[in-house]
Amino acid sequence: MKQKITLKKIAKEFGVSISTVSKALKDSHEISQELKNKIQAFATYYHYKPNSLALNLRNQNTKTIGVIIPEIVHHFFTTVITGIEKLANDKGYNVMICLSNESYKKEVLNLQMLASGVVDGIIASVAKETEEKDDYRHFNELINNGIPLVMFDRVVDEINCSKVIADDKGGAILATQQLIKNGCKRIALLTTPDYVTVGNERREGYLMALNDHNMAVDHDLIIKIDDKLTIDEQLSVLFEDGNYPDGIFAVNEIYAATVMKVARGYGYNVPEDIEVIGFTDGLISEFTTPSLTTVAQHGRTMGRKSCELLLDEIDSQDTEYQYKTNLIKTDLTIRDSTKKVQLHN
Amino acid sequence: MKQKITLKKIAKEFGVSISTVSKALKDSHEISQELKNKIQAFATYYHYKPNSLALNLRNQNTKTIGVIIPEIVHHFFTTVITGIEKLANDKGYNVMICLSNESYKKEVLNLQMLASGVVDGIIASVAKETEEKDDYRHFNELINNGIPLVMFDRVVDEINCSKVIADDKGGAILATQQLIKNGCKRIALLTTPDYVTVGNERREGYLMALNDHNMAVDHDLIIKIDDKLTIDEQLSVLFEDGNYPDGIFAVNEIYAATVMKVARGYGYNVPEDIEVIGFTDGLISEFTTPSLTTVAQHGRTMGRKSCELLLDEIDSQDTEYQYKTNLIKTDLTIRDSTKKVQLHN
DNA sequence: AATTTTCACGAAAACGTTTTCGTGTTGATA
DNA sequence: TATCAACACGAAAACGTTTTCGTGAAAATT
Repeated sequence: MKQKITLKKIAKEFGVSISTVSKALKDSHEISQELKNKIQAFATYYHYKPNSLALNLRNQNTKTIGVIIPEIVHHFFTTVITGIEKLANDKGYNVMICLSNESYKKEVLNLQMLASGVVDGIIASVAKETEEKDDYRHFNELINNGIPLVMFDRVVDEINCSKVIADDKGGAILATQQLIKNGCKRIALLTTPDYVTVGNERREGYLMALNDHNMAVDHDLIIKIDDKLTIDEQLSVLFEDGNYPDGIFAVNEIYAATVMKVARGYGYNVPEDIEVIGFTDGLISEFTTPSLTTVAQHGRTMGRKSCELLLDEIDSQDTEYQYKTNLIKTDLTIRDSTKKVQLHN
Repeated sequence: MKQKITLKKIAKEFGVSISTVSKALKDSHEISQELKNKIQAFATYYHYKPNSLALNLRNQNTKTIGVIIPEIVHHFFTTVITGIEKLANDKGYNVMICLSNESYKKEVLNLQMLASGVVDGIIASVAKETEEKDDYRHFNELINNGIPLVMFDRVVDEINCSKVIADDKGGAILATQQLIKNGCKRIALLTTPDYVTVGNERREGYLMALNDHNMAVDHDLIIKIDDKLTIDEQLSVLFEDGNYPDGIFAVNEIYAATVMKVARGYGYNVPEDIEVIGFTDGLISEFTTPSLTTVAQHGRTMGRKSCELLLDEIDSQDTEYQYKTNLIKTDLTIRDSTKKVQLHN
């Protein structure tokens, strides 16, 4: 294959030293105009590009930030990435995206790989398996090595770093309140297993909203979905005995869309018989029938903010950096799976 | 901030040379067991990790492949990435993902950045704007610089490199045939502007299938959607005069899902009055009502194959490499937006 | 006692770059 | 004519590794 063109090769070509070539390409005044012209022309012709590795090694920075996400086929994460990418590029940084695939082991590997000098800082959302194991030493090690870290969405309280989280609890309260306001009496919650932190936050919001309105909690109406089993079957229990819920709050889009299908299978109509609200991390909501009312998470904003905090920390090296936690507000996008409220005035 | 630990620092700590430390950490027989033990313990304690930049510079490879995609919020691209990632990781490579955001300029920038030594090879799908400009010099420059390149999905014929494409034409033929088989007489095509190559392939398949069955082409039934305008309005023309199509083939999922909504707005039922087939690049299809029959693209397979070809080329440096083009077959996923065919036997 | 091996380590080059600090040759100045 | 500045370039260090090739001392062999 063609060998890459380097300063050394150009130097040999012109019988001058490497330093001279380097200076000539930077249009240094130390080099005669004549020689500069020749060298520059030559370099342009052969598409000379300084080797990034060498530059990074010398400058001790890579102008690259690493992002670790659990799953890339989740729309929510891709919107976050979009937000990160935009700001990073504007600031002259590149983005390296790694997937943990919800695996603890891959997360550790990715972290080690990124920590070995290839990035100036890392933005991460922790894998489910890691949450389950409750082992975060690899993150602490990162911080001990002086590599700036920002966690987003699925964050870990014990870790001392900047964080960006969606207002999950607030969103859940909004959603539940909306259902209550619309007259729902039996409100179900479709959530994740306990170890998923964001699921917990949302459940708490749900409970708080019920409590605020003096509504009793019916534990039969709280379904913790196990992703390893089929979702449909786990949802069926809600409708089997006829004592069905009249409102459903699902902690994500898939659960919400699925429960609508299941409910329809049992002969119930949305929103007439049952109102449904989901938590957005995708674009399914718009295309279901009826379209889904959801809590919007603003992934792009989260990404932008995460990147902002990270670059802040990178820029403020040597000084002791004060970690920040940022709460991104959530709000309700009303569509057709909830009843329109009557306006009183 | 804490300084990173290096061979030099360890060497100073023990009053030995850098080479000794390097060898000790590699458990070389040249170093006494006693010294090795001490150095290794020290290194482990301080989480020593060899600096990747230095290693890459020395080894003249980075064990990283770059991927350039136009948009990350497209489910199709994320499935491709998943496929690439999987194989790459299995082979000990990391993946660096860059977004062109469909912009020519960003594509050029990304390419230059990746070409400057940070990756061993590149997998790319070209941006729409690039297709529109029809300017591919940046890709050729890459190849001239000896950097292995594989293009997937949106490929460029003129460029001399390995390619992986979905059998777009075949998929379109399958879909159109299915509609014909189900008895549709007026089959509409929802497609993209002409400069989108995959759209062209699919249109050709549509035309071929019609032709094979001696059906005339009605150009009023071919709608080229302009993404800058609202999709709904552009689709309405199909239904306004009452002479509506009884079959619709859409080149992507969004168009298909949207046209079902619009048709329903005009009082038509799917699949009774109108049958619809889309081209998959997402997970919307499962959740629409009715669920969408689609042509499956097998993004993961495309990703895996792209990666395979790239690694092949990387491994076969110096020898003259024979570029390959790989066609990934597409097939029909039957759901509820098409009628069930009667089985004769 | 003289020679050869083994042992345990160091020096230096190489990867590609930038930058500081020489240094030899001009031409101008005192 | 001696001194000095300007000019145009080179040498070398530095970033952090790995690896080849020495090399001095101790141990083993004749």
